[in-house]
Amino acid sequence: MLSAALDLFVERGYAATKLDDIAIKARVSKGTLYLYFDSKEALFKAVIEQGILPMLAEGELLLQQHQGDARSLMQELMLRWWQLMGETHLGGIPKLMISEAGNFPEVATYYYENVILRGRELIRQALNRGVASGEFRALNVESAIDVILAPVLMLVVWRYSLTPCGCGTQDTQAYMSTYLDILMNGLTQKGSE
Amino acid sequence: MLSAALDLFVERGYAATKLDDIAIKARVSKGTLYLYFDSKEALFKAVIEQGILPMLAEGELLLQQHQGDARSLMQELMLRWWQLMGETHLGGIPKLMISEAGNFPEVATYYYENVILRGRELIRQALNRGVASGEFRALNVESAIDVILAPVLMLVVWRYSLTPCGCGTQDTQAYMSTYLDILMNGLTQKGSE
Amino acid sequence: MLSAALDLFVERGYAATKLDDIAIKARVSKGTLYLYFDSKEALFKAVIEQGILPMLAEGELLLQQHQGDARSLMQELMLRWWQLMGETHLGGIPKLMISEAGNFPEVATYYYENVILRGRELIRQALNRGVASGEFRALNVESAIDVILAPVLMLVVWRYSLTPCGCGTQDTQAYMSTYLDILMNGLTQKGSE
Amino acid sequence: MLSAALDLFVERGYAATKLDDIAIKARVSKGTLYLYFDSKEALFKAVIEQGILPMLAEGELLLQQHQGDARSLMQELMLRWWQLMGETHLGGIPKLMISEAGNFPEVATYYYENVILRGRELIRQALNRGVASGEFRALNVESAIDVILAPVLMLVVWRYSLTPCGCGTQDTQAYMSTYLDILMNGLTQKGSE
DNA sequence: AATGAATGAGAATTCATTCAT
DNA sequence: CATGAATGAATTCTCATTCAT
Repeated sequence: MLSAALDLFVERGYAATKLDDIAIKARVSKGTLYLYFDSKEALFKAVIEQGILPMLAEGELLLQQHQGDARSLMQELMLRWWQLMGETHLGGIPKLMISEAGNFPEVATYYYENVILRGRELIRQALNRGVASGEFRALNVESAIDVILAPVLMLVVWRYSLTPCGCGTQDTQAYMSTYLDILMNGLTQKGSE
Repeated sequence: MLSAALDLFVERGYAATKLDDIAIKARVSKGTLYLYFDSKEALFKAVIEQGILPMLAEGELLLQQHQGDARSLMQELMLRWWQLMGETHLGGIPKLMISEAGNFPEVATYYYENVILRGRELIRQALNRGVASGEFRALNVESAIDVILAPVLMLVVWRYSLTPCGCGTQDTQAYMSTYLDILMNGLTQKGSE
Repeated sequence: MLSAALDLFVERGYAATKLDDIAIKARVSKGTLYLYFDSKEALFKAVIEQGILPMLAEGELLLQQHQGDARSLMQELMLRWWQLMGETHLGGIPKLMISEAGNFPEVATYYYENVILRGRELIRQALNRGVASGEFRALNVESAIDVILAPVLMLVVWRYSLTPCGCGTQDTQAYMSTYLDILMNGLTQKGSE
Repeated sequence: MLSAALDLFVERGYAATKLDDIAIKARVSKGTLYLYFDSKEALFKAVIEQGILPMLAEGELLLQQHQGDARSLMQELMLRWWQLMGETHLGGIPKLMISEAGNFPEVATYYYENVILRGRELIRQALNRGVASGEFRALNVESAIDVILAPVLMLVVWRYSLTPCGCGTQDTQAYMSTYLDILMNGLTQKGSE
């Protein structure tokens, strides 16, 4: 039910998704939806809130894993996140959030505080550790966090927007590999290795 | 009229934007909209098509400017694009396209072929030139193009989605600066300078 | 169950009363209602039919009590009826009948024949006896019946409609007293006493 | 439109009246209703508020007409009101108000303050004048007002509830005549004429 | 007997579109 | 050219009714 709603919301956007279609996709009646959710808006919020739980859990988990150097930690974070997004349909949530933030500011704030800020914290720690250990160059950490996150975010956003239209087949393996290559090289001290 | 429509489509999405509101914002009557556009969908397409004309023009222009080395060309491209997006409301188009691609595949395709592929071509040329001249390391060019474009795309997408909700104040100057720093460092040969 | 239904039907009207609410008020499940009543309409009919039984019984009883003169009989009738209505929630039935007669003509007819006509018969007998004995003036008996019944009917109707909204606090004691005063004076021969 | 709505609301009650039916009866489309009224509830309020304007106007007019003695003033008031109610469909409003007061307390309050209190004021003045002139007996004026109003109210309520079901054909001429007869006799001093 | 989850027909409301002026 | 009143199909939401447990 939440899963059917997520898929359709991601695919078509909130307003363009009819409750009929969600009901059909979830194999229940329209009335049943209202048994569990007060309104379409409540369903939307539930989709987002339920959807980010795995991300939160994963974030907490990764936050504990401080073993290894900064380089490998950073790579680990990116790859984990990519796996999580790639394996489930939760990857659509960032795209959905981007599309509907204007119509649901409270949900956007909730998402920002519970997902984005946490995600940024992970990157911040990895960056700070790398800078402290000399692995990474000194740089504007706060800006760097956003710059670093952008390509992985874009990857999932793309996947749920233009890619399904046949626009740009994504070789995500190559994309991630190239991304990490450029990123690691970009963060590292010149001649440090 | 197109401008009013663009603003509202970007802010609320296609389906959630009422023709009434566009008419009011454009200071015309609802009937007048139908004098110039056959339907809401036609208006949407016109918004996109008119909106990308400046990008196309700019693209053509930049494509001519081959002077300078690859490093400066790449930086030039990024900054120009950022300026173009930053100064007008056209920056909302990528966000709009991401949101509505699923509902308007033909428009998405049109956008892809006329904007994205051209943009990619610019980056491709800069990359190839840099690799040829030895300024840049050898890398998977096709993947690199997407990786390189992602942070600047994300910048404008963010600006029209979560930022208006008070989520994440963007210091775009610092962002671009850090981005170019990491990128240039990441593309460059180790110890090459 | 019938009592809960009566209260809600009187308070909100038939259509605005949800079976859910009746079920909650009656402390049973919605399904249980269907165990005892075939449909909402059947429940409504049962409410009316059960509700008027006491009135019918009371009517029968009063019909036997011919002792005393016409004046006291008339007063007795009015006060009895007022007590019956005042002490239970059955007073809401006239208001309910007035509201829903248009939607349930058969029930209205049933009510008319079994309650109203009987009630009129009581008044008719009292009037006729009074006229015969010279206590009351000669008058159009059939019209007088309705005129006489109106104030007591209005009293209960008011009590279940506008009074609960804080409109018009009813001093029913004074009302009945004044009513009987005017009525008795009005029916009586001038200078007969 | 308001007239069609009034008729149907009176006939079926608020909840049982479908906007479709109002639209059909008013010979407009459902959408047109929403062009003039925000919601079904707003339409209901408009029906009541527009409906009582004539009553208010008539009330104001009558309030000026102090010529004649109390007896004739009282009779005049009753007959006028009866004419007003009888000639238009506005007579349904009291029945409607009684039925829906519980669901629209604000409207009920509005009605009470603007119609009922004014109507009571008219009767009060007539009563007081009659008592002062010795035409009427001394009595509890406030209660008497309600007692006096009840039969004429009941007359219109009846007309829009049970009468349409074939329950009790009303000879309103005789009813009013008998009512005024009993009332005048009841109010008058014994042996005063 | 009793429950309450599930249903779907039906009602209120919205909004793109039309057209007479 | 421009308008805005009118439309009705489409959509959200409600609630009487059913039925497996």
